[in-house]
Amino acid sequence: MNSNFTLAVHSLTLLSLMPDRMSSSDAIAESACVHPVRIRKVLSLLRKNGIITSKEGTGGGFIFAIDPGEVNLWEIYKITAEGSLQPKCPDVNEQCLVGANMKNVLLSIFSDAETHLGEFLSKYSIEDVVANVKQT
Amino acid sequence: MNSNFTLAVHSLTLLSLMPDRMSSSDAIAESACVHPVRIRKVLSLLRKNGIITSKEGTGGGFIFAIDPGEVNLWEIYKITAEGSLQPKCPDVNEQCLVGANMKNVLLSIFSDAETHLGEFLSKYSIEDVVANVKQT
DNA sequence: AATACTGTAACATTTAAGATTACATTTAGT
DNA sequence: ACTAAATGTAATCTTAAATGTTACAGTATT
Repeated sequence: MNSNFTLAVHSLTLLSLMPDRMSSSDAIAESACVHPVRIRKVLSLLRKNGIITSKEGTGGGFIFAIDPGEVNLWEIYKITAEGSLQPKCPDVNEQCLVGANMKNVLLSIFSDAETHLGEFLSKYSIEDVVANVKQT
Repeated sequence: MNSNFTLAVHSLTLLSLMPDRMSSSDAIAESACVHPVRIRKVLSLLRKNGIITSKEGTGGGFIFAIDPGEVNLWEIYKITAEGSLQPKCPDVNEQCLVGANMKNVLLSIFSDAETHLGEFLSKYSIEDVVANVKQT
């Protein structure tokens, strides 16, 4: 899985610790040690999905649009990393019985597996993550 | 996930269709459309884990060491792709409460998730995959 | 001895991820 | 109205990971 998921969770965790003011991509980027543009890209996805809002201009930034307890890790996974459980199936020799069908068989199995993963990740909200981070 | 898992399953499926003679890396590579050296590398892992045996020299190649009904997808996943569910956690600013603990929190959650994935993938043997491939 | 394989290391190439630059746009403050 | 501080996004560059290729030593079969 690429790091967009981690970046999204990291950013949301920071935002939930700053519930009453906007955080800039620069500030978030500094905590996550990545380029601010990447933060803006990832948070742009979250914004389009209604999880956060953003404001341009002086004093602008990002802030939660809903209760952090209402957002779970599965939603974030779907937005930032869907399909990354799926194994890569390179092109194969279609002449061959195995080649011709392997992709479909694995796709079907891992599609089910991702559904299970979803049930598991749905149990963790951003609030839970915040609690865990604080507790350590 | 990289394609080693898919290549391993592909190869084992071919081998289970050829239970009474050895298959060469060249033959498998042709079906999977990859370089024979890659097949040898992946199958080398399976050999070290006792799933197949190999023989060098004329007439050599690869063959199942055990019953294809005894090998499940989780074992193959562990050998070829373990940890690939884990989201990437780039280095972070340790000065920051969130940065310092995010990695551990996510690691713990996804470690559990991988256990669940294991239970799911354990239900599918290579024999099941072969049956599915044939059926299509 | 010749041929056909595996095993593995070294190197080259390609692809994907991520960083950086650039700039248009928006907003707030003076 | 002007300036400064922010997002939005496209384009490009760089780096890292995946994959392909070559090379060759070792082994078994004929």
